[in-house]
Amino acid sequence: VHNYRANSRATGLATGRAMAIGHVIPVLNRNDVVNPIFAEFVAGASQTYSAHGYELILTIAEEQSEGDAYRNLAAKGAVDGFIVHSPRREDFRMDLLNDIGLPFVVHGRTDDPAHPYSWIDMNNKQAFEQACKLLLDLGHRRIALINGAETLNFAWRRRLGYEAALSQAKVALDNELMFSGELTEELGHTAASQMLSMLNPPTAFIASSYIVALGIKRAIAQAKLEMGRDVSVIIHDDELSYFHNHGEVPQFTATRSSVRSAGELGAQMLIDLVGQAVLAPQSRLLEARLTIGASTGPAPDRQTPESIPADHVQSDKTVMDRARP
Amino acid sequence: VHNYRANSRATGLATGRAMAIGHVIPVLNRNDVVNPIFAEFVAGASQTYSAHGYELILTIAEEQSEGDAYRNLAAKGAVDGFIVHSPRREDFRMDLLNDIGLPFVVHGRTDDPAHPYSWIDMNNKQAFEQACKLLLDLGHRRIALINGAETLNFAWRRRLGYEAALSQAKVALDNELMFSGELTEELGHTAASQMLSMLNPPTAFIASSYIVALGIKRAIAQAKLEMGRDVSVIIHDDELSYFHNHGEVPQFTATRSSVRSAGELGAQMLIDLVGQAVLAPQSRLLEARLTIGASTGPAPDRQTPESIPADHVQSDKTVMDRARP
DNA sequence: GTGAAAGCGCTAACAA
DNA sequence: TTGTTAGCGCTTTCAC
Repeated sequence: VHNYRANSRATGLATGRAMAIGHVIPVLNRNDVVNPIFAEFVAGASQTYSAHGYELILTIAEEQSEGDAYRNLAAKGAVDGFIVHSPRREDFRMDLLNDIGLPFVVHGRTDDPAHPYSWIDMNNKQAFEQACKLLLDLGHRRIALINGAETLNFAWRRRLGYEAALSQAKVALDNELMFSGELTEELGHTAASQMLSMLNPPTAFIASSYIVALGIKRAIAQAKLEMGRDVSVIIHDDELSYFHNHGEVPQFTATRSSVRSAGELGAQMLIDLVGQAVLAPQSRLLEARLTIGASTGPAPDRQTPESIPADHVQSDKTVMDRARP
Repeated sequence: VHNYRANSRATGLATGRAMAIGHVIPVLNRNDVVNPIFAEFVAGASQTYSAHGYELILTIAEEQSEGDAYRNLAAKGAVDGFIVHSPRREDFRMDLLNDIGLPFVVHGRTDDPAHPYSWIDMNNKQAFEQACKLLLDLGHRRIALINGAETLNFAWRRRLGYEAALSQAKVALDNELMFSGELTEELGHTAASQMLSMLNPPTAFIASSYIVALGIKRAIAQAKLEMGRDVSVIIHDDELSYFHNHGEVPQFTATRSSVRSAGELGAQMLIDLVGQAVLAPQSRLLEARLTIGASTGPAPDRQTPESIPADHVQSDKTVMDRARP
């Protein structure tokens, strides 16, 4: 028979290796869809696992049972390691997993881990600093931030980048221009509607996800403003784009593919860790590769702001760069 | 020790049960995010599995390796059964899985299976027929359909419902009012923009997903039309809503929670099948429960259309039902 | 090299 | 009921 595969339970018993990796995805809000970023990351990881004979064991856990999910999988010997999703700024799972003793890789980071650990992340702070700086260079002074829940490290770091750029430009922070919450279209719409009706409304938005940006766009349209002439938007995540003078110009390119890459690479990191009997000193990888770039593309009457690395230029539309607040 | 769990590999070897279910999710388009419906279904299934001591093994497979994914998992004895996602109208996996011999449950249906099989589905045809009929009752005659890829059974059935309603109302089909493709915001935006610039544009849209509806809304705003006054939209899937006279009135309620329920129930069906040594005659369940309902809610000057079952009424906003084309 | 045997941690069948 | 034992299908070791 040529379609024979060794029985995975027997192999597992004999070798002590489960040949499986656990992904425990927290569902923070019962009404919320599972974050599409997870799906993309998991898709990348799945590909790597397949190539190495590993399985991906997925558990969707509600907050109160999250710890149990890790403990069960480990105690049953069902997995050889874990990918940790959606790290909070301070995350109980760091201690838990050190306790459990299986190797793990974090997709993202925590603020201040007691012990070193492996992670893969994008440079959220730098990306938002660049995004904000770009808008500042274009003359914007009222720049709104619509961010994810800032108990999560990624959102917190994004805010740090936003604040850093404003502070460098000596623009004061305005609490009324900063929203955070569940990354939904509704958040974008509600927050933007509210801000646009202010006496001194923002002239630009930075959104922490694609879907939030859609909400912002809807609010702008409903406020009978025009994208590009009256308001600029930079969105982040799925489709980093910069809206400009009646045109939409892709500005930041990230994530569909880079999140998938992160999944592939995170899985590879973990497989390497599992391979070493000794749990090696933890590694940190690929920040550079996943950093988000920005550009204005080929501009007829204006140069690409110097703050933006040239090698990140990825614009396929012409910029009409008369968009000023 | 009270935190003891029997080793799953040993148990599996001894019992011949893997205590795991395989979910193979096809990634049809490399650029596409994994369908959020999958995530919701999987979340529901995961919950059921946890309650019964099963694991969920997830594989994201590209088209050419999809068959291998099933075969591998089965040959390795890694799973006791499968959930089949995203069935096409004619789907090679039906034969494949009959061949493999493990029980499976399909989330959705195929057109014409050679053998009976277990599935769980919503009533796509009826839902779209009702949606379309509602618009017809309101006086619309130019009703556009923006649908998923019609090689997939769910999209095909939705189209059948749409066509049935039009045909019943003796409204001729117009090919220029029917689009289908990947369910993205861009599809909604492109298709709607194009249709709204027709000489005889549609006065209402039916969209096959939440994200598509967002694209339609953006196109409408950009065309300087007003939702409810100039154009009506019914969207389907994540957040079935009906847009009306300057207000947004939830009309169809479905899916966030019902897709999750479908996941729970589908998993339960499969666990039951696995439990029976004899592969029982396949069952079909819960069409009714997952059927999408529609209503106009409490209307000040108009009754709920009779075509809409009263027990599906789920409106939490007041309808101002003067919206006519 | 090639082949036989022990054992991984359980379950199930059997004996007492 | 409770205790003992023979496998489940592999890998690994050890003897040849």
